[in-house]
Amino acid sequence: MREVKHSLAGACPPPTVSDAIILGPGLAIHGSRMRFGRNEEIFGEGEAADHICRVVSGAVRTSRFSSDGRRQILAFHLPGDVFGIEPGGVHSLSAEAITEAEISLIRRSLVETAAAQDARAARALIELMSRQLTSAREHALVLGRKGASERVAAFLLQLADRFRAHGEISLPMSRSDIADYLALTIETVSRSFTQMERDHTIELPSSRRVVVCDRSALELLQAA
Amino acid sequence: MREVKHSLAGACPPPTVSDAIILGPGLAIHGSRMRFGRNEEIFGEGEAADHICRVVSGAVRTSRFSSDGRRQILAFHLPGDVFGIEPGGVHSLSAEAITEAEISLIRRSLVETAAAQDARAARALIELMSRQLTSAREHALVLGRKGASERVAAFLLQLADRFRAHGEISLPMSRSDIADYLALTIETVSRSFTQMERDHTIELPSSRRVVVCDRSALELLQAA
DNA sequence: CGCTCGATTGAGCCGCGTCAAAGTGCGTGG
DNA sequence: CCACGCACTTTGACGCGGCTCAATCGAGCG
Repeated sequence: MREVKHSLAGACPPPTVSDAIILGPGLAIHGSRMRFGRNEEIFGEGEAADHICRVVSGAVRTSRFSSDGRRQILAFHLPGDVFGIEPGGVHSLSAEAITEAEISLIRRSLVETAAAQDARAARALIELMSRQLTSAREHALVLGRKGASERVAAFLLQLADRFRAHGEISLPMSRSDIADYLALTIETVSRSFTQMERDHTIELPSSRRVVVCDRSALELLQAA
Repeated sequence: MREVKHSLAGACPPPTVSDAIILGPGLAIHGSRMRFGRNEEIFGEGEAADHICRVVSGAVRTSRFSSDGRRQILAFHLPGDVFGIEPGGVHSLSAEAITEAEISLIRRSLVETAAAQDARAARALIELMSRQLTSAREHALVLGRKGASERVAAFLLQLADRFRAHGEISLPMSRSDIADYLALTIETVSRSFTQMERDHTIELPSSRRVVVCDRSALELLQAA
């Protein structure tokens, strides 16, 4: 729909989004690139949010903990995705690297002055948040209204679209991450995978690699 | 935190938010006020979103339908709340009046030009969306990580805070609305209410009126 | 080769959904 | 004013899907 969208939403991991640019057509803000190791925290709930983050390579999860300590993963972020926008200045969720990851960190103050001075930058920010809002709502719909295998199917379809991978998807996240994203247990996720494999809907060359054999079956399953 | 916030987030229904103003400190956009009857559709999924809406009086629900036809209510909107912001121009959810409601409709184009010309307006929009994003995430956490009675407790606390009603809350929505918001059945919602009444946590003078007797018990229950 | 961590598989249980039947409040018309 | 009807709510009995607990399997790595 718009130049920004391509570089932010649809992204293909293997040829890593190599640039550290964030907003608008003419207008680019460079951030400082940082590396994070597996499971390393990028920021935590309650911390000051003076940076906005963009995935350059690798994968990131953002999560919150319920009062009884259970983790809910709210989103996975792949190369090109932006996360950690907090106009209030305090992070309301935490972010960790799932795999070794390169993150470009842009000072919030820079983004804010850019948004204040350039209408296109403000517009880009608004669209970014709008997209996050849409996927948060979709997520709520999945958690509220779908059964276990439907959730897993929805997850796989979503991932297949984001990696524009023909055929094989290599999952950056563990079963535990998937379970905490879909609000299931690892056992249930595992059983759903196995069942789909039995039905020849997917193949599992290894636990982290998924081949979608029958996309329409997945779509049917997702609807349920 | 900011003048806008007070008029948009915390609102007290009885003295209805009588104004049709929307953004910023100096900057106000007037909308045309419209009345909607019980269960009347304000806008539907897929329709063109050329207006942004603000509740003047009454209550509104926004919802989406899962592919198998089950409804998920994403949010309730009370006087002062803004809903229906869609930068993409198409509504990704539908909105209906829960009770007789007055809604002020502001042309999207006006808001967009305001946001393009005035940085404060853009900022206000961004904060509005940020707040919606935060509550969508909170909702996902509740749906993903809480049991039935914990969900109901969370719902009651949330509502008690939004109506700054001392003691009694009068629910604008039916059990069916509550169930579709919390992703439960009406039976389970009803049972949770009854159980809380037995525990002297709440009282139910009528099915639409709730008195919170023991707030800390609710908070404890919510955490679970 | 063996250790460790993640994934899979199985058995049993429990919370919530489903189905069914009263019960309650409110508006309408006699 | 009361009788009736309808929509909503409550309550009960029962079944099932997904969680829990536990054992086994498999892959990466020292």
